[in-house]
Amino acid sequence: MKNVWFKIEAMSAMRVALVNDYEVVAQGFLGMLRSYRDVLQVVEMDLRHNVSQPVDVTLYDTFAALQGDGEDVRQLAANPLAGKVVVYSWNLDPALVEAAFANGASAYLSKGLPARELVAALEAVHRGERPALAPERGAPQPVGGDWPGREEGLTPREAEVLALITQGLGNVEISERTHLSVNSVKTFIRSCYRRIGVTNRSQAILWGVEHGFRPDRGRIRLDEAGREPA
Amino acid sequence: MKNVWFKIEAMSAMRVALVNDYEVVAQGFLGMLRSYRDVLQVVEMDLRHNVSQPVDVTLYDTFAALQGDGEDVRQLAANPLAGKVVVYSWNLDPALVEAAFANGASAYLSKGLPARELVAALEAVHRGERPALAPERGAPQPVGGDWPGREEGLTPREAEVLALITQGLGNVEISERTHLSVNSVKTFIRSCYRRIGVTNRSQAILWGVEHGFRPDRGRIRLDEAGREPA
DNA sequence: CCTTTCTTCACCCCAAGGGGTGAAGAACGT
DNA sequence: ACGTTCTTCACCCCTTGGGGTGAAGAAAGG
Repeated sequence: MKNVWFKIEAMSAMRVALVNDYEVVAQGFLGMLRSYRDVLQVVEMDLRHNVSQPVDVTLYDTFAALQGDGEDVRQLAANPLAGKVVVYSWNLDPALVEAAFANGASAYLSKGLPARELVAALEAVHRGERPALAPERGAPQPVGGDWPGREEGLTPREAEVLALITQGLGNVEISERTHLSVNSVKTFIRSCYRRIGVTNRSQAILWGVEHGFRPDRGRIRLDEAGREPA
Repeated sequence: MKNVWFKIEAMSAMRVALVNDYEVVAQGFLGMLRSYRDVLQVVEMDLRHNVSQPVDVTLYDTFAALQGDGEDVRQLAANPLAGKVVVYSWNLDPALVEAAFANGASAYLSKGLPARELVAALEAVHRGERPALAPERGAPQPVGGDWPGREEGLTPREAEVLALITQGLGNVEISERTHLSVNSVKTFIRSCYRRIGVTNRSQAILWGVEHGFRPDRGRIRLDEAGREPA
């Protein structure tokens, strides 16, 4: 019933690429949209690569990555294959949002959106609209999706800070990358270390290396059924 | 001619195991003794494992490992399969040598020994003697052998300190492990960082992870020709 | 409403790390 | 003998990291 409705409304499924350096994040996104394959087809997930085939929308997930104002989004926006570039973040600072638009992004979506609203927003983007940003109060809580360390009990922010530690960034660098105060970064480091049972950075890095916190590399292409080829 | 002489003198080749956590080190040892296969047969190299088959002599290389006074040598000495335990180190501090003997080691050999003298010393050990330690002045320069980072230009000590950094140890811990002053450790860290082009520990750890400085794991058994089975 | 969790931030204080300088001895090569 | 490299150590000074305490707001659940 629902499938039929969407089929009438859309001539063909929108083609989407997801860009983020952590396969867990990419796979989590894929899982979240599993029910929407008739309207939205994730055809590619890029890990440290730019988009390689024509898509309608590229979703750039900022987890442990440069924000919307950085080089990555600029390059995506300049890539004719990438279609509309959407920054997908839980950092909703208006200044950052504006900077992302100035950097070539077509939309900026909160990671707090439930899947249904996310899909609707992506469709609006595809139609050339600029959907609202909601939720707008407080920091969004991720709905669906996945991140490294989730099974070990890390919160999204703890995971992101640990991922950046595992990339070798110092506290001030992480502060700049995430647009958080260095005090906030230290707080996340403290809670993260307690959670994973380490007491210094060296141990944290080694823990991260062994638990999927190193950026992955590669490109995952999906077939029409949303599966990775054998 | 030489082979015949040794064959008359020794009823069969002495069986030797090498214990160290870095495969490069183990392989370097093997290469150094390649010419002495008729008198000395390296039958096993153990990476983070105790000896698994009966050997006459176990050579414990202290590179980035506990010294002769530590738990590893104690366990080897207690292992009936290990035969005579020989500590093979470039740290010739008399107190440490004594402690190694008290810990169950049968001999303590300098890594500065050329291959020929090393083999002769091992034979003496096998016969029940306790060979002299030479060279006795200064720190021995390694003759033959191999260590991680050698191709990148790291000195043996720089490599050892980096290996311990990559294991997550702090400066004071490394100082204790190596029996060096913490000032010496800092000096090696400085020179090492300059050599590999990093400026902080995080980068050093990641460099180490990517360049073979993480302890390896496994056991390599060699056949009579000194080759690893296919 | 209260509790819990997550997020964000400030401030205090101390430990650990890192860059610099200098010194000395041993070994090796010219 | 001199120069170079490796090793070992000391000391100075500053930066970075980490543990603690406290505060506040938002969201979710009972």
